[in-house]
Amino acid sequence: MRKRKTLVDVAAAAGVSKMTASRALRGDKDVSKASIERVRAAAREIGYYGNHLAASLSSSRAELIGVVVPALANVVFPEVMSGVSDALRGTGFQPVFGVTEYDTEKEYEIIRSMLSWRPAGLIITGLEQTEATRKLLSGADIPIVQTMDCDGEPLDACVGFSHSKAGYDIAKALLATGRRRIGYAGCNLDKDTRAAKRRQGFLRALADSGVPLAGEVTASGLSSIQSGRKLAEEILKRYPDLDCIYFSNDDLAAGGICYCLETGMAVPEQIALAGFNGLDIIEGFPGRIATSKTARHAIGQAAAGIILEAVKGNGSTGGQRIILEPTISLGALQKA
Amino acid sequence: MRKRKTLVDVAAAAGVSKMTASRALRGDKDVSKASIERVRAAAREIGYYGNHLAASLSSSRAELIGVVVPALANVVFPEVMSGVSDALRGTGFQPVFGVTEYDTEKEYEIIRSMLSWRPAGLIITGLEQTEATRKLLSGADIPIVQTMDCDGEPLDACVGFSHSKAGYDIAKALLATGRRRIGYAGCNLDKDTRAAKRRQGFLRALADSGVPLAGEVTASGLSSIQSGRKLAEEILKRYPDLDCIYFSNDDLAAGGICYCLETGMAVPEQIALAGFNGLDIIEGFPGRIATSKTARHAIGQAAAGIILEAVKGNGSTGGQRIILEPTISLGALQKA
DNA sequence: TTGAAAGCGCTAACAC
DNA sequence: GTGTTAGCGCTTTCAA
Repeated sequence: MRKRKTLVDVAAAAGVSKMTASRALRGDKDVSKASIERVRAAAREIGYYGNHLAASLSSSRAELIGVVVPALANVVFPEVMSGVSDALRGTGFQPVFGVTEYDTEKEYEIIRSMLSWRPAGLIITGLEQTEATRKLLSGADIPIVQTMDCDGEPLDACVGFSHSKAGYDIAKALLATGRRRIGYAGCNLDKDTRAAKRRQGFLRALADSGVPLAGEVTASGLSSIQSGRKLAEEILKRYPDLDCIYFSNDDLAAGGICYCLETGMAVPEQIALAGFNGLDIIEGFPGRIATSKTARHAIGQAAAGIILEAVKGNGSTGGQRIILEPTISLGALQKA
Repeated sequence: MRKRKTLVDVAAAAGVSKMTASRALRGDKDVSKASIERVRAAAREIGYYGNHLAASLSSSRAELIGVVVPALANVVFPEVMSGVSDALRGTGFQPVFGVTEYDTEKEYEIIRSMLSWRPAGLIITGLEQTEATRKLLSGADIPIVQTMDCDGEPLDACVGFSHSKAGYDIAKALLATGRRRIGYAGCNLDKDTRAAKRRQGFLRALADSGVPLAGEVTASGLSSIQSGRKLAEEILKRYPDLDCIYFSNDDLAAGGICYCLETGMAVPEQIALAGFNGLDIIEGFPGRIATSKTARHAIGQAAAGIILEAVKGNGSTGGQRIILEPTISLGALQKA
């Protein structure tokens, strides 16, 4: 096909200089109305759509924002991305994404690769990065927002909540309903540091209350409804007297309730189930599963907002920390 | 912070010219082993990580691949993205994403904005774009893959399957189990053209078999488990004699089964439910919901593969069409 | 095998 | 208000 249109083509078509065309297209002030109109018209006519590469190189700032998540299979992260995408809409910034698969080495490579696009900012998941990654990030000199977690020292800004506290709080809430034979079922705890933090908080609350953990099963690999079923089956076979199970998240809890209902157990009367996140799937079983509702979309929006603000301001996030605490939903558990 | 490292810094540190450094870093042949090692070492030492912006501008091809999806709230699309991300891992290409919210005007703007990053290729969802968008795309002169659908004329390459056929086939399968009082419940049919195509195929199969549609309810807005509950409630109140409901997707079907189980209906003995996609959530109710399992991850992988192939080859996808047909899973329905 | 020169398409900074 | 001059940091081309 014919050569791609450049600013020079627009300028020629509009009968002005390249520079005036550039200014008119970007909405710079100090351009006459007449020029603006002619340039815009010319651009539209010849089907010009700019070259961010050249613009970014020239102005040494790209309107690209990197978003790094551990996985896309867990709906939580697409929801964060969705929040980012919403906040970025209409700003001219474009999100670039990378998936680490909960692997810190991959995370390093992805971040490194993203940085070479000279993004305006980076949104990454969690507070735990390798030393090399932290060095890379702090040398990048762009706003960084760590999301989902605030149990630790952020590199720059962060938006999230304390998973440790979330685990602690739900344990206390479950204890307050009278449950005493409480088990724990979790997945991917070696890699998912946030799930591990919730577990820690959960166990601490039990200990604080003098209630021993009545049983525990864990598995490796990503959480899913199927793994939840399996873990529920396993824990209930090994510890049949449980009156409550805390799952590391809602996917597992959903699998758990399916198993329990199928085997004729009354949920939550006979066995209380609790998960984490407040996913849509929980609404399929209204009131039956306790959970901590997290604000994933809002976290994504807030993270993008911080970057936007920094970019438009002095380039610094000011080390902002936004805490969006989950809200506990006990549903029918509290009456039982 | 100190000025960012450039190729000149690396060259200086390695005692070679900028050009040799560039070649060494990119693994060009015709560079001496000695130079390669010195340059690599120098780069590592000073913490150099390149500038894709400059490289892309200079070589007029960016290692960026645009991925445009209608929504992130529907797990199907993150799964496609996940497939893309997997296929791109280690190739140096980075995915950029955009969300259209099923809005063709937004789609146009997003694609336009993406094109100005001069991506190596574009992966977009579906076959229905506005005339303006199609013009934009065909003028872009890069490989384009349309995903998820193949009912229509692709712009370039496409990876997907016929939704119309998928709807037709599941209807035939349900009819074969003996169901005759079949209802349809759907969401977002005005915007989700693929769901609408499935419905069309479904209705056509019923008509072909001389079985009238026994009832229909629809709603606007994105599908979710909650909307599935509501639709199930509505359709069963209006048409209590149904022996089967086909939902526009699995999210709705999952909401439907929750409603049915809660109200004490036997699934699938009393009422058969069918969805679409084969989501993980269906596994929570093993065998109880019929569905067509779609290969989202594989579709994403294949789409990215086509682009990669085209970029490494002559720049053309050759108008490839990859059909990944869904497989029907009837579970316990077939025995009922 | 290496290097020097010439851009890629745009914008910042300064004239006019 | 508009144009001119220099780059941004790399790669392509061509010469050595």
